[in-house]
Amino acid sequence: MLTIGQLASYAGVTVRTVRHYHAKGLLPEPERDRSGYRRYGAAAVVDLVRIRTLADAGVPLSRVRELLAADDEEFGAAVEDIDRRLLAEIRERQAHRERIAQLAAGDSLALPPEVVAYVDRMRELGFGERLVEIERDSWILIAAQMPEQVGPWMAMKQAQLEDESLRRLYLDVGDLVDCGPDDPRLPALADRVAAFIEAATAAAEGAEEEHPVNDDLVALLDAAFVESFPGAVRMLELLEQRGWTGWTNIRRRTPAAGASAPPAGC
Amino acid sequence: MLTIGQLASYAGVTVRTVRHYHAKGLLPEPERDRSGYRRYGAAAVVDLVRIRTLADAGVPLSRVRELLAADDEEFGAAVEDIDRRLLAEIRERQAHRERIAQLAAGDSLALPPEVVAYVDRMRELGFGERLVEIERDSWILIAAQMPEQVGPWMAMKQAQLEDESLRRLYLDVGDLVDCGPDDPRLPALADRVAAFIEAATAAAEGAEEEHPVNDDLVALLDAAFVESFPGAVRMLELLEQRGWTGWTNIRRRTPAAGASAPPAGC
DNA sequence: CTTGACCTTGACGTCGGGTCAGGGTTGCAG
DNA sequence: CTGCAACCCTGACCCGACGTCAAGGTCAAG
Repeated sequence: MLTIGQLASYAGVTVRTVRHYHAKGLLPEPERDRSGYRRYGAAAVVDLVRIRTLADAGVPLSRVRELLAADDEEFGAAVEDIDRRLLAEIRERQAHRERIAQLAAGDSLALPPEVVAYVDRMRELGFGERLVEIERDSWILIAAQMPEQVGPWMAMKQAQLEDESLRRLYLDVGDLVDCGPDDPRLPALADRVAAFIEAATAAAEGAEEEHPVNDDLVALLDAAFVESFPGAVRMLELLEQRGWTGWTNIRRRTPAAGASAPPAGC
Repeated sequence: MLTIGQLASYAGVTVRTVRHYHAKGLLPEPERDRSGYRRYGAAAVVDLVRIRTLADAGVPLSRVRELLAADDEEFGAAVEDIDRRLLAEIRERQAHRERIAQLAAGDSLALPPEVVAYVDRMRELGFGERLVEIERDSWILIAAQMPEQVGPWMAMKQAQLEDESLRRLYLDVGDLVDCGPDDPRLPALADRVAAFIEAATAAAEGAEEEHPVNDDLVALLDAAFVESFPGAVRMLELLEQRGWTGWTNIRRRTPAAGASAPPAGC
């Protein structure tokens, strides 16, 4: 007669595993000797090896019992089922590998390549690191919410970056990072932003909404803007005085205005 | 300001997940409003998306924190590490798929093809189903303990099965399944077994031990023999009287005997 | 007799959350 | 004003397949 340790060693498992199978009802509890030790016969080794054979093939223990008792047809169906699960798990891991390889290649995390190129270009053009990070975070939010919109929207932003006068405006807006709510530069900056939006709106006259942006996302991006720039609230007030409301998706303050401007910045 | 539900929805996760990340220290606990609700800013959405990006790439949560804070070099090393783990898990699943496909094809479980052929041949030759199952279980034990020995040993057994007189002996030994300890057929059967072993031992004179079988395995197989056949104990006694001891690896009873016989049966 | 290796039961930890239970809060409609 | 639904809170248990103590009893050898 075998002790639990001998049984386990014959089957190449741990003692704990054998007891686990007892608790799960996979392996019947054997007789005990007078001191309470479990005593097994050779048949238990066969049972245990059979269980391990299935378990080693990736069969969940909860299904092992049915498989041990199954006829050929049931067995085949169960095997097919388990194979599907294994295949799904493999594919999941493969997708994980691809994603993590992309992460290792990109700037920070989870950004599509266009965005990486964009923030790199910002650095080249002398935008401050803090500003670049804020911009990047905004694009993380956008990519999480509307990944399919990132491409076209990004193309527009990249073009704007290459426009010299617009770039100077952006660089100055970037100084909002440093300036408090009462900074004397703010009113003039608001004037320039308003003038640009005015022109952009006129140019887009009659055109359809280019980027149908979710209102929730716009609100979130505006909130991010306010959180990141100490002067942002003041800037929004100044724009409000000049007839504009919002930031990410800036619009005329009058409710009658139907046309909307393209997003101004993030 | 966002509630936990809004935050979760922006990041595409459940509320429970956000709280889980708080508990794990991955995401800082935000301020509470006067009724105890958590209130988040837009930055929390960015943090959460970053965490999910890593988690979705298969990074264990326990490593997410270090990766979020890692520089490029550390990040690359960690990614490599995680990729290795993913690859190992994929290979594990692939091995599982192969094994389970083999199981679906074979007789019962986990037997190498030679053994499947052997037990099929036994059925063809008229061995009783009970006996065949006992034989198969014995081979499960052998294959679990010494898989590399199964091939050569099996070849010998298959040859024995095709020897007419030997086959008759086997068939009669198989009747042990039915006969009790006092069955009148037993002494004559013991004589025949002893005669065969005598001849086999003489033929193998001077030859080296063909199959170096683990003593523990022999004991286990003998135990399985005794458990399966009610007349087995008596048979062993009768063989003992005739100068032989054991069954699986039967040997002369005298301790001086150096030569050993090939395994007689299972 | 001691020592160390074995056995017993019981309970907690792993990983990433899902799913109650039991109660308080908010916001909107009637 | 009052429902009511939808949200929020904490705390707790659940899954799988065991690993890992803890605290104590048993066995074989020196």
